Amino acid sequence: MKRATDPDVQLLQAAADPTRLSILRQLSAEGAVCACNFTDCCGIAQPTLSHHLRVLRTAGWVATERHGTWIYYSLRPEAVARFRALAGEVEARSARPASALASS
Amino acid sequence: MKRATDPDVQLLQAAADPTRLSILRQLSAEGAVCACNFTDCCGIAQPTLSHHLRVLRTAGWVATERHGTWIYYSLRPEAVARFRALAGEVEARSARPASALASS
DNA sequence: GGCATATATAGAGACTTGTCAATATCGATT
DNA sequence: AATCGATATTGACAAGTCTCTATATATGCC
Repeated sequence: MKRATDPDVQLLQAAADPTRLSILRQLSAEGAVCACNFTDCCGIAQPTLSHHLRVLRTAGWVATERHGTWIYYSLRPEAVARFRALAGEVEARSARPASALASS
Repeated sequence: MKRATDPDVQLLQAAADPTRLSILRQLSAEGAVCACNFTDCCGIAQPTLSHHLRVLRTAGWVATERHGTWIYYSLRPEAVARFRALAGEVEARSARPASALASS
């Protein structure tokens, strides 16, 4: 898949993986989560988890805060808002029924 | 990237490409679009466009309607609603400030 | 500094994906 | 049936992505 420059696409690409969506959902549910506590997506090796977290960081989905050896991840509100706006954008203008076809 | 079974992930994966997001945006703006009229994403070969359209079909984003030799594509409302719900889900539960950290 | 724990990075392998040229299929017209 | 235009499919290629083992880096404690 091509690396995108559009921030919207970057957000989507980062979320478009089962493991990473699971991470996002856990963050949404719990607020801030220590890297050691990502359990919903477990069954993967630590480096794999670390890699996924990096993808999310790079795309701007998450912010990190280190407490000693522990690193806490949380959702960046700007990213969430952007994602929300994107979905709204696709929805808002697609309110037209597909039967608008008939007039063409 | 791993092939996902979760419908949410499938929607995201299909949208997570610059060309395909452009297509979705055009469909959102115009309702139903003939395959021959996808212009926002042009600069790509016809087979590439066709491939992208297939990805969107397979993921459930679009419905098709043939009129003679022409095929019209439109957004499936169910997909749009699902996408919207997904964004709402991530947002709704992430309303907590990251400063909730302090209590841990 | 040595040691332990947490987590990131490097490298390799298997698999997936975007791209295009060539070709096949579909529907309409003659 | 032949021909044409629209569009899907096939096949090959290059690049990207997920996964894991091994290792490096960061922090804290003694």
